[in-house]
Amino acid sequence: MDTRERLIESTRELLWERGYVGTSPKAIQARSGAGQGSMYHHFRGKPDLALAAIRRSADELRAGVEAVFSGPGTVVERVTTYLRWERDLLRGCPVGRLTQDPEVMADPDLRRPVEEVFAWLTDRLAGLLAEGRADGELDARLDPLTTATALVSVLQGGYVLARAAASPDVYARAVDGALGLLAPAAPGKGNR
Amino acid sequence: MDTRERLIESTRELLWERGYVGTSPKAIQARSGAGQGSMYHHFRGKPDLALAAIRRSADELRAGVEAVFSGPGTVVERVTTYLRWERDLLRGCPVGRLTQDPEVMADPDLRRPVEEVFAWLTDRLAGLLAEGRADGELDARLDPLTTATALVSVLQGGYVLARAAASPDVYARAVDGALGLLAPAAPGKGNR
DNA sequence: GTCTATACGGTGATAGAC
DNA sequence: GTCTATCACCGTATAGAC
Repeated sequence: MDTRERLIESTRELLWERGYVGTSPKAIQARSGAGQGSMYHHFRGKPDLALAAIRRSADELRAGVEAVFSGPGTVVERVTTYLRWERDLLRGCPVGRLTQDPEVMADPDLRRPVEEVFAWLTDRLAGLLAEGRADGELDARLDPLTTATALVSVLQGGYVLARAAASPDVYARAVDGALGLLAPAAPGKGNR
Repeated sequence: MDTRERLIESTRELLWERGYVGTSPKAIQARSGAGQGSMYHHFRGKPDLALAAIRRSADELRAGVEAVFSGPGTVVERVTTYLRWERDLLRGCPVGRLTQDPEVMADPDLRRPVEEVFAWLTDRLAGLLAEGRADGELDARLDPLTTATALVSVLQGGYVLARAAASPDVYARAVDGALGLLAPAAPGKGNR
């Protein structure tokens, strides 16, 4: 991995752990093993480097979700896989985390990838739910868009509660509760 | 409002807007109108002042929720009021926000009020849902604890999505989706 | 209680040598 | 491409006068 790459990956980790406001160029240099001069050679400054890191995290999130949503299984199965698939629960969501950062939200360039990926995700999930509804798999009374928004929120909020409790179990409970609401009648569908 | 009080209130606002990592003593002094010496007279330092601010925010959250949950109305009505009651959507939750702050989570003293209030909230809501289930108002298959965890998550995650989209409507959609899942058959219950 | 002075390390860069 | 030097300001205090 070359220096530029190490800088981006180190920045991604630090943004995840500490946010933009809590991440200094010095910390990035220390973690990546790059010197001061190297960092400013490859990037114009902290915002420029953060933009590269944020874009990559957003792209990765999108690709991971798309792989699950376009995979095999019924709609409920795919949604279940998506909700249960998240790892690193106590570290939170690398993209959702950025919404709490005042400087990311204040900078249109840094903000855009965050905004776009959540808009895409909600829409993509709504499409999946609409499919399930058309198939008769889901209750016809469910509105795809609002239900999708609620499910993505459960995921993001589950991270918050898991961190508050310092326990991944809380995330699992949030997801179980959501799946119980989504498919109350589903017997033995892995709905623990 | 005396100086000590203004220091606490200013710190609460700044923790809300910028988190602990993003809030400097200097910014607190500027917002509160207190001088350097004043701040260190009333508090031992930034962590001490932050602790007072966090405790107060947690207490306020608890009191507000309790007022709604112990108020009049059916269980679904009270849950609906709670979920729709949140204001300042784009500012996020003053307590939930702190779960994203590495230094708050790393300090047991600062962390405790956050942990406790979410544990209390989830439990309190689970009790309310159990009541609704016993009354026959809610589906008997709903598990109170996991459902309560999911609902609190929708709220916290709704803030995240609303901030990502810079639009309170997204929060409203998340809540509508959750309420649609909770009481799918409820006709004309304000379930827009 | 509040003020000013002082301190030491960190932040976010720029300049120029190698 | 990477290194070291330098910089002006900020972060988080402590000390002591008023």
